[in-house]
Amino acid sequence: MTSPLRLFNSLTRKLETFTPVHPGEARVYSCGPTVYNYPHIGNMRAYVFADVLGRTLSWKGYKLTHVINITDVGHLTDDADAGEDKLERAAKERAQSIWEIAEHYTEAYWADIKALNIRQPAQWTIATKFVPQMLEFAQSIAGEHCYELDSGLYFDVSTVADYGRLARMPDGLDGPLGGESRIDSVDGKRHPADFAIWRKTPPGETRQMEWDSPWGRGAPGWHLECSVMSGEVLGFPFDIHTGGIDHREIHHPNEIAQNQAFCHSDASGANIWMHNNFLVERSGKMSKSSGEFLRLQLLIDKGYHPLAYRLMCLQAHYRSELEFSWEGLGAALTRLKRMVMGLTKLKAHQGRAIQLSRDPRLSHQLDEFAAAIGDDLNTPRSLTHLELVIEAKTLSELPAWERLSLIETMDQVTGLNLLTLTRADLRLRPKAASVTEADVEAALARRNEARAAKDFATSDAIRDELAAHGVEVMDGDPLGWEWKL
RNA sequence: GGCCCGAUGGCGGAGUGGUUACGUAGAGGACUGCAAAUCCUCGCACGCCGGUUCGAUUCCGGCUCGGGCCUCCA
Repeated sequence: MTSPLRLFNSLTRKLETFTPVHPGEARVYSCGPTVYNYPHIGNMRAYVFADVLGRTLSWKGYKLTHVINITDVGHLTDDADAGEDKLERAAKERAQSIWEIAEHYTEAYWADIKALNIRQPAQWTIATKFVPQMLEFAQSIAGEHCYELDSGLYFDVSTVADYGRLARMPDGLDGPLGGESRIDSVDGKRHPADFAIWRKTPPGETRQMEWDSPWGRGAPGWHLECSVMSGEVLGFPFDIHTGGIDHREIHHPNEIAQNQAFCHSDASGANIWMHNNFLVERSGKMSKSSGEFLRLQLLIDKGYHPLAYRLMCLQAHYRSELEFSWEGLGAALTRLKRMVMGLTKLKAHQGRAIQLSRDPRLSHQLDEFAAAIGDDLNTPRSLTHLELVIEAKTLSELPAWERLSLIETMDQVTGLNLLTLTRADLRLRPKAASVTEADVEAALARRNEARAAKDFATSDAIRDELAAHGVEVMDGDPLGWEWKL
């Protein structure tokens, strides 16, 4: 664990050795969900990634302060920086208050976080609880960096150095964003890239979520939230800011511009900006608006353990796109199952921990594991070493407890819960299943009687019947049977 | 229109200037009344065309194809 931690910084597009702002500490801010709908599994990849980052920092011995925000102030639904916001619309459609909507989806998100064994951050920052701080922040930059229009207060991106450098906007304001954009612009904006700091409620309208401000009643612009919450809780500059790769182009450049204005500095506010790539599906981009969208509960309802999804994420590097398919998820579940079975065998021979010497072959696997993780969180590579410790024949003579303790150490990073997970835990009843576990056990008991009597016609008939209900009989397996997925 | 990224075996996915992970699927074997599960063993790939090089999947250029972003999005 002495190997260095190198992370890819989107700002420089290079690998950089992690050097904390405050010695011995790591302060991380992760852009969280907008809670106007259920998160889909693509969304959750970002938090699995942030979790692995956090676990790695803890593992390396840094005192971690991780913050994830909950955006419960709606974002906009249309092109311009005006119009209805998503939360308001969802509330209208479901005839509930906007606060109820936000609470419901926040709870759903937290349930997914828990199911994926994502550690609780030091703080969940709820956007609506930071409105006074947002107003303070906005006032402090308004004079020098903003201008007011009928629709709100806007940030003038030409007032800060190197606007858009995170996104690699080619020529700054003279580039496409400055000239030939497809996007309809709000009338009066000085530059197309200018963005709202405060959105005024249109005259004659009333919204469920609105606050008084020096620029009239309204709501904060969504870029403002993250600048305020990250700075407020972690202090500028903090170490790492994470988010989905889509944020690299607009949201984070805007956040950086605000941070620069607020700090009277050209620095971005965070030393390292990290972006995870998308989970993609062949049929197109995962969308919250197209049909039955893939959320974690759907995987669970189909009988896949949520940690199989976590393993699927870990099998790819966070900066690579990951292709989602049910086959791929099934492959991850099988892999997880075999790991757990291997560990069950080790536990059976665990014995007592006698001494703390570590065999060089095990140390080597740990070094390789740490090197992979230290190499910009290369989880796919790290998994191969974790697996070797579980099942390599060359290590079979080593004491089981020693191997188990090493797995425990490694799993602090991977977070697969390998030491407590059992084979039976991984057998989830699909929602569509037409029989219960008790039914299955009863049928198996009858079948075993028939087998004992060598009445194979009857025993095979029972097996066929179970197969028709999606149950696979496995005589040579301690678990006895499994749901077919 | 602009910017960016990718192309590895059936699928997923690492990595490397020369011996190319790993998972899963598949094949063979063990086990089994049979099957499944499990275990053992084994195939199978680096988009196309040039260039650099003793040697390129890996570096450079071009091409083709695919994707992302430019509007809310992880």
